[in-house]
Amino acid sequence: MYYDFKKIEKKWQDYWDKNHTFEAVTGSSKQPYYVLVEFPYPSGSGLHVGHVRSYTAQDALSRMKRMQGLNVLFPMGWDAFGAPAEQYAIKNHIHPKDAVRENIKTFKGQMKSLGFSFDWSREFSTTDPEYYRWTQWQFLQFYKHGMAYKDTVPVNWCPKCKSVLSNEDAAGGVCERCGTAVVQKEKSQWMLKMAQYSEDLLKGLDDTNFAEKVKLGQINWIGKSIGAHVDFKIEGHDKTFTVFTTRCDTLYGATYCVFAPEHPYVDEITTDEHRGEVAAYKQACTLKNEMERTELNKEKTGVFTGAYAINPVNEERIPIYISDYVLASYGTGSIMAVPAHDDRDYEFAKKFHLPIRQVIAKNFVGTGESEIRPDKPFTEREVVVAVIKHPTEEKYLCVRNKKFGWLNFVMGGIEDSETPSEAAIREVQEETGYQAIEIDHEMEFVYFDNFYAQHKDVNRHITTHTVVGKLTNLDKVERSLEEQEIAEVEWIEKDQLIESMTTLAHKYDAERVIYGEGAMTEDGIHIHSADLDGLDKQSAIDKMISWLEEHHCGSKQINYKMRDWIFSRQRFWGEPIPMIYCEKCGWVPMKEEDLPLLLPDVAEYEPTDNGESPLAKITDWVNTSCPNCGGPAKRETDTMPNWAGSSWYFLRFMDPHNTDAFASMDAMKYWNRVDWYNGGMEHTARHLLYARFWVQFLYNIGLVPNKEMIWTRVSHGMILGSNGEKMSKSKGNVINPDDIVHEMGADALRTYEMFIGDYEKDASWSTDGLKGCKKFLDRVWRLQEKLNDKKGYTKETLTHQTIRKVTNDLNSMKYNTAVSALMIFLNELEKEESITKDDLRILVHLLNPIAPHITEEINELSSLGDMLATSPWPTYEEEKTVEESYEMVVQVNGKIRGKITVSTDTTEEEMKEVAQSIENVKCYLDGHEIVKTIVVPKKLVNIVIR
RNA sequence: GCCUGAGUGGCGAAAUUGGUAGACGCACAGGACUUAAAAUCCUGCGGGAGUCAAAUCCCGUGCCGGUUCAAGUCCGGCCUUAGGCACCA
Repeated sequence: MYYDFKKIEKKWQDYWDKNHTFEAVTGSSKQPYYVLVEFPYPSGSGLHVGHVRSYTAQDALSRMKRMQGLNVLFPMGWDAFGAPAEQYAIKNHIHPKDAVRENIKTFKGQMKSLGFSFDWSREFSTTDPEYYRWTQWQFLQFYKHGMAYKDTVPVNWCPKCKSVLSNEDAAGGVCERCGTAVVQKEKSQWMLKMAQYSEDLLKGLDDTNFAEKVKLGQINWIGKSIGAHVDFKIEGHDKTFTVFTTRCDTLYGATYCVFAPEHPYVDEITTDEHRGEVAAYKQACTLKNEMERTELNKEKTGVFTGAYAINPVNEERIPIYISDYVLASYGTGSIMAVPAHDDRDYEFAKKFHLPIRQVIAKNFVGTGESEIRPDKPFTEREVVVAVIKHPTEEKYLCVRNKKFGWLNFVMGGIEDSETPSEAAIREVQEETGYQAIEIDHEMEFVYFDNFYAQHKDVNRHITTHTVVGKLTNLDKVERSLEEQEIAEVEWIEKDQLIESMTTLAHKYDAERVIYGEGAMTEDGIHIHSADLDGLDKQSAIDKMISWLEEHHCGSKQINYKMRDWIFSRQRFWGEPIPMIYCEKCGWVPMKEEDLPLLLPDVAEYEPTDNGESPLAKITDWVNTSCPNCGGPAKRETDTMPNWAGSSWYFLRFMDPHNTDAFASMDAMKYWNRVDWYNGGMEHTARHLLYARFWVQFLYNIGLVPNKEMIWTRVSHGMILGSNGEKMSKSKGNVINPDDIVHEMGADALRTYEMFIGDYEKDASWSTDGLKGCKKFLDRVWRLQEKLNDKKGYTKETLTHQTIRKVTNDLNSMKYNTAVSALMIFLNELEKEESITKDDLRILVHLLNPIAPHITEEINELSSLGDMLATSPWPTYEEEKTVEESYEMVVQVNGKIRGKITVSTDTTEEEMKEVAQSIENVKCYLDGHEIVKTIVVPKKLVNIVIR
């Protein structure tokens, strides 16, 4: 039984178009449900199979929700401003407007050929003047509420192309187009005060149902950290400077300060002696771009300014350096350096020979046998641990306590008159008999150990110094009898050292020996910190903040990584920023009634020599009059970033043809918010955050009904080439959806992309897999030959189970198992001699959201019932999903020893009995005592024997 | 370095959240139909032992250990891999 899928698909697509089947009605009494997919950038290469995956998923959801009686808004539009269209225009001398029009036509045609149930009556492009009029209008609201300002910020600049580059275009520190090294250049840019919304954007996440990884992505991007500001006086100046730190408790360990090279005080505080060096260093930094400056594993650089800061807690005089490891844009652009407890400061201090002062010590507490016994006395001791290497091999000298079996490094008390090194030599000689000890160094950081000393029957609180050295030869003298009785000497291989050590403290020493000593960044308790001594991290932080506030030299402070939004682009193909510069009045916003400010038609799209937007060359357009005083004035020639139009498009879909407002409050209140938003993971930080910021601002000035307008956000996995790599022309692994639709049909492609695997994970393309899905649809088609005249369901239980499974799966993005459930259903129906119309009707109905054309055709051709698209979604009855019998599993000691089919209403007692009656099970039970029997109702029996 | 995921047959993947591991599909093999091929249909399909065939048994979800009557699933420690962030004080 042959069918022509091309004809069928075209027929139904035309029908839906002609009858406006999927248009949503604002204000309908049905419950509204807003399904959104990220509107695409209509590129020249057409729709990607990746688009098909997410659109089909959302289309299937929309189609099911409609059938469930909801008023579904499932719109589509175009995010058509941006660099690719501009580049294309420069190369081919076509106006981007024309290129975009062509591309949209292609995209729309492709989407229609795939049968997506978009509401095309709401279509728009961000490049439509009727749309960007409102983008401009909203910018004016930002400006009028003090949320937009001009500032000079460093940008990536390609000296050859004479163009400002985005960070993406300047990846790797070279211009993407010509390969020239990119430099930093200061440029005046429009900014939106997004940083001000950091806390609100963080809190707002609680009012969303975003996937956890999406929330985390946003939380990381916002980058909240709680800490303190500390003010330092500068010796010989009236000025103070402030540092931001999350660890003000380590203030006693601050041994120097560092300013970012761009810090405004640098020139002022630099002494004459150091002026040359400082200037040279600053110059060197401006030549570096962001990539070079933030490159990892780069050696620390910096210079001394000659100036000294005064540490407020101890009046200590500490040098001020400048270094590019301190960022001007984060915190206050200056830090206090605590080299003992920060890796970066440690590295810098080592290089510049600055003092390293320990203010936190690790604090080990005994467990088990060495747990502190409250009834025993406490003794304090200063102790040395000697880490001594073998003269020729990679082994370390250890001693094993004969009585308790402990293995540790040589250790012992430090006498009053001794240094730790002297004590180490003495202890090694006494305990091991080895004489030729050469001390290399004492480790920088001491630690505490608290434990019950079993051999002495006291509690100990010891301060441990670790001494590192080696033997120069293995000559030894006889140890005292007493020492011989207590312990024996063992050499332990370096790679077994950590696991061999008995105590945690000695494991820590072993780690430092093997992995190297660096900053002590772990938690511990404070030392050398006056009143903070003995406190843990959090109490010390709290106490220090109180002290700073009391003495007016600091306060608790919260910092965010997120910065203000640079809103200017020196591009032609973007929304013009509706601002006018007047010599007399300064920056003046355009009058709202004069919007939209149209992009002029020009022939030249190249940027100007000094990196201005090409708009700057159009003097007719640039020169205007001041809206304020009427005098001569010039327009802003920068345009808005791509992110602007996409920050509010989902609001416009609620009321797309409104000419009085970007969308009416009534319409927005009706639709309420986006219920289900799908997009790529790559947009979770940028687009989604910009959109939320934009909405929160509009909410704050009373223009939208909710502070968060997006409820659920999910992201799809990518479709990779059949070789598992990202599809790209250069790799030759691109699959064009048009070809597939042509050869196999839209329904087959849709079904395959839903069946391919977990929706949120990447999946590789497989043409064989696609063929399997096509075969499935063919078999559904052939089922029509089996129809009889009976009524009702041939497989009632399975039918109800399948309705339940498909409904639940479509609601939770488990499209692959929904398809699989339908395949199982088909397999069972195929086994029947004949089936009823009701059987087939249910199958095609459940399959319709995924394969809408063929199912609608089967339904019509075989007169199964009303048109599927407008029929109510099938429902199931829970009690009818229950099987009459099931296969009970019998285990003995957790291993399966038998299976038997029993009726569903078998009681637990009966289950036990049946279990024990199975022949194979009996063999295992024979001669054993049954300890207990575990029954999992309607599943299994596990008999535990001894 | 930090934060997320992920690791299951030849392959894409399932597993109602601790209860029959490998559903469903692909590929492959054998068979039916056909002059033949395609299409279609039937059967088999993790590895091993066992048997004419079975029954049955052992091993098996990245690695090592633990909890439990029972672990792909929970806990501890690793390894590999993908993505995001990255000198954020």
